[in-house]
Formats: sequence, C-alpha cells, structure tokens
Amino acid sequence: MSGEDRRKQIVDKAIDVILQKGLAQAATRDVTRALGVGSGLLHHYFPSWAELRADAVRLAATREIEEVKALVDGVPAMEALERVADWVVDDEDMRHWRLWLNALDEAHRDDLLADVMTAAMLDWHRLIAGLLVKLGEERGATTSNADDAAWRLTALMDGLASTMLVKGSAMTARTARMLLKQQLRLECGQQA
Amino acid sequence: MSGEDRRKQIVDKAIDVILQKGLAQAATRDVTRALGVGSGLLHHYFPSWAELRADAVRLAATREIEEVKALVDGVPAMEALERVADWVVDDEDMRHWRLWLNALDEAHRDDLLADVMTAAMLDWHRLIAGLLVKLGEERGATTSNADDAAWRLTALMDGLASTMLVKGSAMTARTARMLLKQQLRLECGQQA
DNA sequence: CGTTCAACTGAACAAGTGCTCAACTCGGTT
DNA sequence: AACCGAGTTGAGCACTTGTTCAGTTGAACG
Repeated sequence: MSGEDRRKQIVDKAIDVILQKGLAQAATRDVTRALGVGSGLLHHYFPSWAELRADAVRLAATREIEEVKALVDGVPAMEALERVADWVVDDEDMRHWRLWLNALDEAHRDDLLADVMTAAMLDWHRLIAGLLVKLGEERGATTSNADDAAWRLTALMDGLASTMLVKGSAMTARTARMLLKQQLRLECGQQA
Repeated sequence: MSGEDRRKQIVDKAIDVILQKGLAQAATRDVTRALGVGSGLLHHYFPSWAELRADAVRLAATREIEEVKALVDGVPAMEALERVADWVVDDEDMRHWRLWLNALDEAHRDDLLADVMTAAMLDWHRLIAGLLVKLGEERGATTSNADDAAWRLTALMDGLASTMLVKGSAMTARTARMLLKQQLRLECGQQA
C-alpha cells in the first residue's frame, strides 16, 4: 500500500478507536490491532502516538465543523443558530462530545493537542459569531457584541455538554437544548 | 499515629499531589513518597486508589464551596453573585479549575468520581439558584426561572474555564470575568 | 537475473502503574 | 514475660504503555 494511503488509513482508524475507547484510553496497540498491522508500521508514519493522536483529533474536529457549516449554509441566521443548537445536543451517545471534552482536558498536558483545540475553538467561535452578525444584518440592528455573545454560546455548549456527560447528572439533552435556545433568545433580545 | 488521623493525613496529601500533578497524572507512589510512608499503608486505609482519589476530590470540592458560601454570607444577592463570578475567575494558576475539569473528565470512566461530581455540581447549582431567588425577593420580582438561569451560569463557568485553560487560547481571566458579568446582567434583566 | 529500497514485521525493552503479602515494630493487655 | 494486633514496610507481581530495531518482504528497475 502506498505511503499516503496508509497514512490516511491509520488516521481514520485512530479516529474510530478514539471515538470508541476515549482519547485517554486509546493506545497505539488498539490502532495497529484494528488495522491488522505491526506496531512498527505506526511509528514508521508517525514519530509518536502524540502526533498521530493530534492529527486524528484535528481531522475529527475539522469534519465536525464542516458538517455543521454545510447544515447552516444558506439558511436564515436565526434558524441556522437553532439548527446548530439542535445538532450540538442531538449527538447520539455523545461520542463526539466525549472526544471534544477529552481533548480539551488532555490539551493541558499535550502541546500538540493544545494547538489543535485552540484552532478548533476559534473555528467554532468564528462560525457562531458570523451567524450572529448575519442575524443583526437581517434584522437591520447593530451587532456590536457578536463576539462576546459567541464566546458565551460556545462556552455554554461546552459546559452543558460536560455536565450532561457525567453519569447520574440531572442534565438531559432535552434540558440542555432548552437552555441553549433560551440563551439564544437572551442574546438576541439584547442585540435587537 | 492513630488510624483516623492517618486517614485524614493521607487524604490531605492526596489533594496536594492532585492539585500539583493533575488528577490523571497523580499516582499512589506520589502520595506515599510525599508522606514518607510505605506503599502498603495507603492500601491499608483505602481499598484502591480510585477510592482515595474520589475522597480527595470530594473533600477539595466541599472546601471550595464552603469557602464561597462564607464569602457571600449575608451579602446582598447582586453583590454576592458578582463576588462569586470574581472568585471563580481569580483562582491564581487555575489550580482548582484544573482539578475540577480533570475530575469532570475522569468521571466518565470512574463511577465513584461521577457520584462526587454530580453532588458537587448540584451544590453549586443550589448555591447560584438560591442567590438568584434571593435577588428576585430583594427586588420584589418573580423568580420563575432561577433554576434555568443557575444551570446556564454554572455551565458557562465550566465552559469558560475549560477554554481559558487551553494553552494559547485567546480567553483570558479578564475576558471571562466580563463575559460572566454580562451573563449575570442578561439573566437579571429578564428576571426583573 | 541481481540490486535497491520503501513498506512492513513483531519480539523485546524500559518505564510506569495499582496492588499484594510475608514480615516487622512496638505499645498495651493479660 | 508472653502475647496480641493495629500500624507499617517495601520488594515484588502482573499488567499496560510507547518506542525501538534487526530483520523480512516484494515490487520496480537496470
């Protein structure tokens, strides 16, 4: 198999493994075994597990935000924001949130991951802020604080998700969705 | 040394170690070495590292919320809420946030920790919701949605903190404090 | 055919983990 | 004096981790 193909295949399988076992529990052996290859092959393409893992998280995060961008493309801003709120909470099994929050946590110890997550967070912020600005334009209102509002919305998503993910927590997807939409109304009310 | 004293000493030292190395990196050996005792002693008092670690996190979380309760005791609700917002962000070195977010993440894999964190989150929610109700009473307004508002505020704190903690992130303590206070105004505006 | 070289193997290694258990200390009890 | 038992030790076990490296394969090329 050609080098480039193998590389992609490894990263893809790493995403699978990480989504299934969690970022902290996933090991090089899980990837190589799932692929049916020797352990050396992984290190032939990636100098270390840290690099492969960072690449995998980067690709997964990129795919997610591209998916959302496609979901809201050409849609009126208010509906787009609500679609994002729905999408964010509707992740069955919370697999992607688990990956996201794992990565956020591991980023404290792994500079490569920190870079990846910084970039991903900025992407999300840019997306939300853009929609808020668009909303202001559609309504012909000023949008002075779209940046702040976007930070609050993205942080709220993270916080709600991490609450939801703790077993036995009182936070359900339904409640989280409601809280998110209320926040949307709070922000837009002030903005209009 | 008596059993009860030794127990407390071990939990206290475990908190130190965990605050310094992070929950995921702290090991039994770190605690026993810091204490200058044999490794068996730890297991004489705690059946497993998971139990000691859960006890340590529970105690640390309890101390924190007691500290905040003392800080806002007898203070008018609005100022109390602002004090909480300040306190939450002023944690130098973010040590306590690091512990909190680590624990939230580990709780996915550790049922003992999940219980601890569920209880701690409810404590925080109760505290904030109580202050919001009090605020409503002071202003003679209805407080129908204090619960929702409290969930949003606590989730926002978590989300902002995890953003802040990622190295290289654009989120500073100053910005986070501002965003939190804006949120306070958003919630209270609607409530009044 | 022989040479070359990237792709690939997998046993072995070093480092780290939580935990066990036979043995020891030593103040208090009989 | 003999004994007991809670407190304590620490070498050692079983296991997991990422990483290495001497070697094998096999297609492409002259």
